[in-house]
Amino acid sequence: MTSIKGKITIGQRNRLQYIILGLLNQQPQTGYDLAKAFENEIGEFWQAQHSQIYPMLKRLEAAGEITHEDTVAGEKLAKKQYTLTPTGREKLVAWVSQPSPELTPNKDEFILKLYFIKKADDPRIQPMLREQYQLHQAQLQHLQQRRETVFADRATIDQAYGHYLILDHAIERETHYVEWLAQYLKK
Amino acid sequence: MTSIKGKITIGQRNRLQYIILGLLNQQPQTGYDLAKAFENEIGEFWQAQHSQIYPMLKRLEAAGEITHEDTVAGEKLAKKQYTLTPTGREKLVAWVSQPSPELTPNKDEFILKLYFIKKADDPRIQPMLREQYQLHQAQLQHLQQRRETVFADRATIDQAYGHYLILDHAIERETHYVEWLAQYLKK
DNA sequence: GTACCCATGTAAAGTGTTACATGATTAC
DNA sequence: GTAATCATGTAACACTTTACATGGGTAC
Repeated sequence: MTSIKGKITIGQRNRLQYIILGLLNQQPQTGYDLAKAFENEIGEFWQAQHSQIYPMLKRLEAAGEITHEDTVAGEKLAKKQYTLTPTGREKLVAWVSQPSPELTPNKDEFILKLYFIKKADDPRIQPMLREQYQLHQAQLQHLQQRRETVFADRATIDQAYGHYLILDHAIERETHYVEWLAQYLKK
Repeated sequence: MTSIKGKITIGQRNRLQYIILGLLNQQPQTGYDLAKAFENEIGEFWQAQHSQIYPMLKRLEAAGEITHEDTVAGEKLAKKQYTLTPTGREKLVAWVSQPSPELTPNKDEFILKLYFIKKADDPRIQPMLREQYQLHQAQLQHLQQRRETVFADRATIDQAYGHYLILDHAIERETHYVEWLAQYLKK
């Protein structure tokens, strides 16, 4: 499965910073909030732990791309609410406007295991397919339910069109993954 | 897009070693050959550079899971042909037989950029979709051509069933990705 | 003879995960 | 009161990429 010109590459280009800028552009947030967003909103397409987020926030602030405001919740729980600066917003816009001419390898351990099984009648194949079927079926249902709740009001689609698109994309992807698995499960 | 139980994880489990064992199980090879395989055979699902492969081969050999034989091509070009030991084969089988109960986040920079565009009529959307359409269309054609050449003889399917499956999977994935893009390109 | 591929390796730097650490708030 | 969640941070380690480095073989 050669890439077109051997140019599949990820990492080493600090995409995390842009994603954080993008999330902060949607609304000022704390590092904790960002960590949640990486679990809930965009976990299908990128992940980052808080241990990666907090240092990055400091870097971005030192670079003048974001600022923070200290707030206190309740008696004395300290929070840092981060906001984009004009510089940060410029950088975000520049990133979004740049072409993305690279295919990303989708690391998939299950698929690789399949690759190493040679014979079509190997008894390990069916249980493996079943396991993945359950996994992806559950994920698909989860995503569908999410779309129903987040976009219950059709009017929100136009206000968060990108969000709608990527949720739709994720649902399509899982749908066809499940279909593909089902196709080979029958046999 | 929450994962089912916040359990999407990759890395830190040294999958590379298993993939190398799997590749060597198919046939004894050099590190150079392995690097090519990561570009051509399984590049859709995993990647590794030679700078990662050579040290890993040493580790695997030190662990007694592979051995090498020095050969010379031509006058004096040194090659190391690596082979699985019984221990290595056991470890490979154990890995393949283990469940793979985790969803992998498919990092996709383009999709993330979309996420940060809020309005459906943003003029950046259409050119972005067009760019991705061309990219994935080309990749799809490449994969289809690959299937035609590798599995021209239908009999090879049963001898390399896993290979057939993952190529089929990659083709399905690209097909639906292209369809998804086309759907939103029309509008 | 030169460009391109074969072949192997190391070094440096960046990215990402897991573990360590601490403390406040809320719901039961 | 206690468990779960909110909130922030650092340290150690593992993984990955890019760059540095060297030399042989083949086709033109």
